[in-house]
This record gives sequence, structure tokens and C-alpha cells, in this order.
Amino acid sequence: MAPTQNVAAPSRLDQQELRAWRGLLRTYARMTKALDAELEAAHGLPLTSYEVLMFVADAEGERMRMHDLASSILLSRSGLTRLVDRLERDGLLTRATCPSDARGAFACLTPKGRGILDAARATHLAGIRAMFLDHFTAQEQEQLGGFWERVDVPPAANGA
Amino acid sequence: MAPTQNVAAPSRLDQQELRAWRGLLRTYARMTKALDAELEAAHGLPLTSYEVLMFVADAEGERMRMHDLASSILLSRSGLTRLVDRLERDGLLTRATCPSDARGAFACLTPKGRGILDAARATHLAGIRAMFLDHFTAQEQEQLGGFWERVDVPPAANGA
DNA sequence: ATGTAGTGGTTGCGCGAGCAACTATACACC
DNA sequence: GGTGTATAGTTGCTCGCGCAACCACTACAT
Repeated sequence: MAPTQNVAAPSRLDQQELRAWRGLLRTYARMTKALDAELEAAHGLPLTSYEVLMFVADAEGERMRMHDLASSILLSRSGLTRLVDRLERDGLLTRATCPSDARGAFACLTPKGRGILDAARATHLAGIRAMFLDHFTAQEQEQLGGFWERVDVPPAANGA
Repeated sequence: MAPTQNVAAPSRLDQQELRAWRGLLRTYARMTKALDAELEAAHGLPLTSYEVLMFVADAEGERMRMHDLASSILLSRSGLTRLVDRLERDGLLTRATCPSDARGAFACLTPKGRGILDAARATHLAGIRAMFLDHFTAQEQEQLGGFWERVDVPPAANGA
């Protein structure tokens, strides 16, 4: 399941390792930057805000617990708090207390939020397709998905 | 060269598109976080600092122009200025003026910087291999490198 | 019921990064 | 030689984020 190359594990990455690794860094950096700029320009919506709206919109009842939201968009809980603050200020989300657990809070999509999201979604998906997905065949996409699963270590796997 | 799926381009990503795309986001986020924590714990060196030292060390004469450095590690010029400030304060780099262009500045590796880098490099490469590269065969690494090149649009390709 | 541990969310704080403005130098053109 | 434009680097400012401390509430034990 984990075919190991470089048994010797030399102290430098070879050419192909470098291409595989730094390409990931470069692709991520350029794409998120470009996608963010695109969303910001077209809808005044930063990428992280978009991600929040998207997850909320796709959740049961168009609302989602703060904790789940934070882990979905890979953000710290405090970071999410401020982010939702901003979205609430802009009228795209509201907070609602959770009836079954008084500690919890829901972030709920507002009609305005849904409106903006619907518009932004088209832009964003077009961007992802144009910059990324369209460069791969269906099989290659499938393969990429498999690649990511292989490296998907449980988040809390930090050896000393 | 750019095989296009989803001629209809539906308004949602399908399962396989989602896996290919969000997997990239997740992998990047988790790996950089883990690698950063690892370096910080083992050598008190944040990931971005490591990258600077690495590029400088591998450059001609172990020194590099600020501008080239910034684009190598995908950081803004101002961001790099502060980063080099910190590294200079810690004695890992020094600045030197460029004789052929009085505007320019070199960042030069110090012996101390080289020492720390040599130690950190081992940690970092081991991390990259363990978390990422070792999960792929040589052919797959090669293939990944090719994938990244396909999506490698010139950085300044922002339509409106 | 009462104490104790655990969880959900927010707040205080500091840091790292980008943008825009600025300085200094290089280069082109007249 | 002088003027205009582009480039290298730094600085002022602001913003988004994470960490740690904190409150509120739940869950569970006794």
C-alpha cells in the first residue's frame, strides 16, 4: 500500500521528487490566490468566506454547527468565529442557538447569503475547472483522488 | 493537451471532481502544518524560514538576490524583507549589497545558517518522504510532476 | 445534588503576510 | 547631460489567523 522508493533516502530530493512535491506547493499557492482574487473581484467575497457559505448551504437546513464548519474548511475555531462575525455583519449568515445543546451555535444561511453564494458558485466552479479539473481526464481525476487518500494521515499524527 | 470533461459543466462538482480538488486543499493544508510544526519543534525554524535558507544554500555562492528569493518561495517582496530581517537578526543570513546593481541586495548564508539548515534539511526531507513521496512509486511521482506542469499557468493570468 | 472532567464557542493577544506608497538606482531616449 | 520610466528593496498600515485563556454548558460519577 505504501511503495517506498529511495531506500537510501539521500539527503536531497531527486529531480522527480522535487517536481512532484514543489509542484503541489506551487499549484496550491497559485490556484488559491487566483481563485480568491477572482471571487473578490466578481462578488466581493474572499475565498474563505465562500467556503463557509458553501458548506452551510449544502448542509441540512442550510445551517451548520460552528465546530463542524471549522473542521470542514480547515480553520481554527477562533478563526471561524471571526469569519462568521464578518459574514454576519454583512448579512450573509446569522447565528442561532442550538436547542438540543445550549453551548452550541448554528451558522445559518440568509437569503442574501444564498443569493451571493449562487452567483459566486458559478464563478468559482468555472475557475476550478478552467485552471485545474479540465486539464485532467476522468480517469486522471479519479487517480488524483486516490492519491490524496493515500497521503491522508489522520490530522493528529504528529510524532515528537 | 487539455482534455475537457463535463462539457455541460454542471453547477456542482461531481464526486470525482470533488475528491481531486478538495484532496489537494486538504493535503496541502495538513502537510504544511505538520511539516512546519516538525521543523519548529526540532530546530526552532518555521517552514518559510527553512525555504529561504534552502534556496540560498543551493544558489551560486550561497547567496541570492531578494527578488529571486521572493519568487522562489512564492512570497511578496515585503514579506520576504521582514522574513530576511528575522533571519538576519537570528544570525542565519546576512545582507550584502550587489556590486553590479546598487539597488539590489543579496541574502547570504552564514556558517550558523548553514549549520541549522543542514540539520533541518534531514528532518524536513524525512517528513516529506514519510508523509508524501513514499506513498508513490517512481512512475507515479513522475506522473504527478507532469500533472503540475499541465496546470502551471503563468502567474499573471488573471482575467478581469 | 454536587463535584469534576470534557466540549463548544468567544475573546485577548501577537505574528506573519500583502498592498500601496516611497526611496534609490538603472536604463532608454532625446 | 537631462528627463522619463522601470525595477529592487524597504516601510506604514491593516487584516486574517492561530494559540491560549476563558466562560458556559453538558455528561458523568459519586
